[in-house]
Amino acid sequence: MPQPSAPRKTLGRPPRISREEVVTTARRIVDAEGVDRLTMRRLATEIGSTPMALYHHVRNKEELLVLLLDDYAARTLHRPELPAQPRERVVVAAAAIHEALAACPWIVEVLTADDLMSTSALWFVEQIVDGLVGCGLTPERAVHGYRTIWYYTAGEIVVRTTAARRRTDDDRPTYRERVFADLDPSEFPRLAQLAAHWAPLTAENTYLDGLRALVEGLLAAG
Amino acid sequence: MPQPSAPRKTLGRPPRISREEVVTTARRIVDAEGVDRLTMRRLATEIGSTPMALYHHVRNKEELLVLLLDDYAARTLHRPELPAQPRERVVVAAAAIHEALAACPWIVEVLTADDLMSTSALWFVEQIVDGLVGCGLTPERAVHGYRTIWYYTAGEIVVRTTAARRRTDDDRPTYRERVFADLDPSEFPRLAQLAAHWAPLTAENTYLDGLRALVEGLLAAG
DNA sequence: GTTACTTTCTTTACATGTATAAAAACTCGC
DNA sequence: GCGAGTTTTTATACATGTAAAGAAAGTAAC
Repeated sequence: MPQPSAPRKTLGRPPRISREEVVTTARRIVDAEGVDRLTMRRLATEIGSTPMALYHHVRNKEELLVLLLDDYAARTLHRPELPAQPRERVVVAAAAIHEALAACPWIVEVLTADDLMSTSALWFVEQIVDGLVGCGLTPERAVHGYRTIWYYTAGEIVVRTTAARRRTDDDRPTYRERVFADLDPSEFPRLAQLAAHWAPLTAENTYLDGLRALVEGLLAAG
Repeated sequence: MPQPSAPRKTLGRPPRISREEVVTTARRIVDAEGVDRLTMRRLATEIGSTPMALYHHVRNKEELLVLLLDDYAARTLHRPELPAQPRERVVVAAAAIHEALAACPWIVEVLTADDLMSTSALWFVEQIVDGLVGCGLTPERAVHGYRTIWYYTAGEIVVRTTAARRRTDDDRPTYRERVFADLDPSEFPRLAQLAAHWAPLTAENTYLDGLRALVEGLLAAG
């Protein structure tokens, strides 16, 4: 019995703000002015409270960002039609996650979280693991395969977006450019040969090709 | 002629500290007390200068960390004997980079740099690209292949080390644990089935397996 | 009511990276 | 030697995340 005798109000000082309000307001700020403008003070005044009050609803700023990512995923990560063939299901599910995350580059600092374990992403994880099992992998290998895909996906996004960020707030020659500039062709023939093409080549988006290769390799090994 | 007539001393106020001194001192601090203890103020006093003076030798703290990584790579990333077979050469070269970086987890914030373009890593990049070409890929596909490998490698390290870091400075139940706790087995049968094994499975180090799968897939595609 | 206890909120304070402006220390042309 | 120009160093200041302490606002037992 859910104790109807004791309506038992909550103890302690009643909260004036809620975790949800914190997240919602944070989202508004980020949507309107970008993640750089999201500071704890700004958020607090926007919400009509004090910075430290937020810390009763959110462990720290990083957790707030994780919650924002969750919120974002819940709103935009809709379950697509997946192919029946398990192998293609894996590819399409992974690509869907990648696409959603790539469109939302401010989460880079969060992306490095353990797995992508937002509740809304769970379905995709299930599809990937199940697809791998459907291709003949043992469940254990399927989990490993999922993680390998996740490493690749997270790495691609993190590397690409921080590279892009660096390029915007700084137009001095890249470290890479300097390295390529004084390259000894006799010691590094391939790199010297490719030097001129390196930048355009790395600018290409080859996530999907890499993903297909990775999945193919995972299945061949299993 | 290197103008011997004009010994041409450098203009302006002579520097009291050098970039090299900055990096060396920073390295000493990091080695002795960890990267968390490396602050610009601490570094300045250690060096007998002021915080802002450092900024004439280093663009900002991030660049300092990149330089530290370079320095680290130059000291520890020795060129191993590589197999003659190009495909194994790729695997061994990538694994060598991974091993060196994984042993030095504080560089995570730097790792997200564009490519791994430390001068000392160049040789490995050359080996990987050349190995892929040796397996029959076009130079363009080899570059893409290298980048795919790099995404996977960087992602693995970043995800793993930040997960580990999070675990040390916090022993509350993980987000993941909570997610797995209330998992609907009818909606997510695979994940529910694997829930108990998830943590040990993800704790396993499967970098090399994933790498081999990835290389195999890249070659099959090319 | 009064006291004890609990939770939330506020105040104050600190460490950190770094922007900005000014001072200091030098060379060069005269 | 002197002013102009250049580079490095210093002083000061600010924004940010968040720790620590305690005040505020409620419930429960008496």
